[in-house]
Amino acid sequence: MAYWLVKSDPDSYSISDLQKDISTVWDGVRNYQARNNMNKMKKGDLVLVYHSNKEKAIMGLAKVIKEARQDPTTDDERWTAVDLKLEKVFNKQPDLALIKKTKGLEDIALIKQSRLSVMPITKKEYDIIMKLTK
DNA sequence: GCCAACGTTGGC
DNA sequence: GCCAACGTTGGC
Repeated sequence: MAYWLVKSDPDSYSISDLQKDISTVWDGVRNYQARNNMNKMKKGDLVLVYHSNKEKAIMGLAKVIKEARQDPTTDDERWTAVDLKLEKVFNKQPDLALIKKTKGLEDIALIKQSRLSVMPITKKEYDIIMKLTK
């Protein structure tokens, strides 16, 4: 199983929207690298959900329930979408400042490549992040 | 609200 | 195929 982190601007789609919807189509990705990562997602993979701009924190956890397919919001066949289902909203939501100073997370793509919106997370990094939410 | 970083586009 | 111009993202 693999681990991922997706970013969302809460003004366009937030974790509380996901909480309301229960599951959602993660569409609208228009970046090749992000799309390539999304195409590698497998059913059952765990996905951390990060809010950019406002909270700048990892808000919760979702699970891949449908693997990549044509993005329904465009006819352009270059783009794909996956389906995510909410697993949980964290009580403690580690923010960017905390992530930056946490040992073991200094190489995370979230920091290294601030504009990438779908990125892989190692098991090690995932475990460290999960510890921060407790 | 500003601006740096970075991806994309298009002219040559 | 290079690179300047432009648009967007996202942290501050």
